[in-house]
Amino acid sequence: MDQRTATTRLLDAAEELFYARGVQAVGMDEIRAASGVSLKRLYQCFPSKEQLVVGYLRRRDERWRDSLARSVTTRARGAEQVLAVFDWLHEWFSEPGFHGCAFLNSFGELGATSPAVAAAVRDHKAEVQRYLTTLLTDTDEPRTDRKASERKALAEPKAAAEREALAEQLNVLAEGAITTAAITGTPAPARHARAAAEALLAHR
Amino acid sequence: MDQRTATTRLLDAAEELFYARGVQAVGMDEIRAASGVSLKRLYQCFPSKEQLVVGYLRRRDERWRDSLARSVTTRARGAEQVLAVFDWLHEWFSEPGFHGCAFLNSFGELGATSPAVAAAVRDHKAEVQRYLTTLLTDTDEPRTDRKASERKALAEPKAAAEREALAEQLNVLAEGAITTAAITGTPAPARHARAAAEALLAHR
DNA sequence: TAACCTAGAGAACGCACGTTCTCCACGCCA
DNA sequence: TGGCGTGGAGAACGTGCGTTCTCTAGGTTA
Repeated sequence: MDQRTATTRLLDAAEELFYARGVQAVGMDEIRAASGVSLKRLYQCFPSKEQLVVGYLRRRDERWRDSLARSVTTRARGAEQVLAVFDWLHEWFSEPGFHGCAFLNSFGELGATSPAVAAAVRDHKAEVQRYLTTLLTDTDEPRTDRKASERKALAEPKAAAEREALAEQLNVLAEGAITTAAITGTPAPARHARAAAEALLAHR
Repeated sequence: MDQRTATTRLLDAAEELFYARGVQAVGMDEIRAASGVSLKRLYQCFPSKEQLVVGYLRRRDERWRDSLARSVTTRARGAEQVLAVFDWLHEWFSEPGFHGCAFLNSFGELGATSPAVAAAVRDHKAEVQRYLTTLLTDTDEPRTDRKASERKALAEPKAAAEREALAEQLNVLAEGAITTAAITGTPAPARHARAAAEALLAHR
């Protein structure tokens, strides 16, 4: 088996096991068994468990945000897109294997001891925040491309600051919905967060 | 040293160490050293590490909610009380030793493997939710005692349901503020959540 | 005073797990 | 065909840690 497919299989196994049961509860030997990759190759691809965890988080970040963005753009236009984020969250919470935010879980497990993991989590959350800001910008300028939006934002610093503030509030709502759903085990927090977002958008 | 003071010292040491560095990163021997309690006595008070963790969470729950309630009632009256929750959060986030929500951290570490820990976390979150609902009820009926409020709530099921929905939204905001503050390391999410809460209260 | 119970200190045990090492089989090149 | 390098399987190693055991000292009671 070559290095490329080994890496893919390892990340697949890592994602499935780490997300379902937690990082510390899964040993490297179990990753090996689930992936079908030899231990020697495993340590060639990822010289330590920490690096495997970081790899798992980085790839999950890409896929997670891809899935969100795809769902939002195909499902809604304009101001509705922000609300579509919470609809997507509700679907995610309703999936059988939902176990909360992989990044928060990993942060709770390793954030205090592993700076690399903490950085991966921070990066993910920053990207989500950026995405929400983008959605609001596109909402305000539905007919312009990204470049034009940024020019406009520069020209109107006050509006940009307000968008940024709103994006922060939406981010807090999304974050809270994820953790509350994880702990209570129900998808309802997505609905509550959506209702709150709706109110914030309506009355800003 | 008698059992009572031993238990207190153990919980003190456990809270300090577990909260600062995580449960898994702290060994029982370190708890023993920090508390000055012998290992034998430790296992008399808490027959397993899991039970020590649960004890730590239960006592922290009491203290945390006491501190919140005390701050809210001394600082504000009526509708302002809900916003005072977020002011208290901001102060908490600004403390030097802030490391996020002890319950979420423990849930991320042990929730998947320890039902007892998961239950303690769920109980804490449910209590907070209840507290927020209480605040909203007292807000609407500032001059009546609890019993009267409940009678009123029964008589007006629609209003009670709306209060409950609002409480859920506030809960999501608080939860999101805590996790975002923990990951970004800044107290700003408390301000964002407060602004959102203000908007929700104003336009309901 | 002598037997006995308790408590503390710390060694010891067992296990899990991250990481490395050893051995062997298989394919490639002279 | 015969050496040789690569890769896989799994044993082995070291360590950390939850838990238990042992030994000793001191206090209490008959």
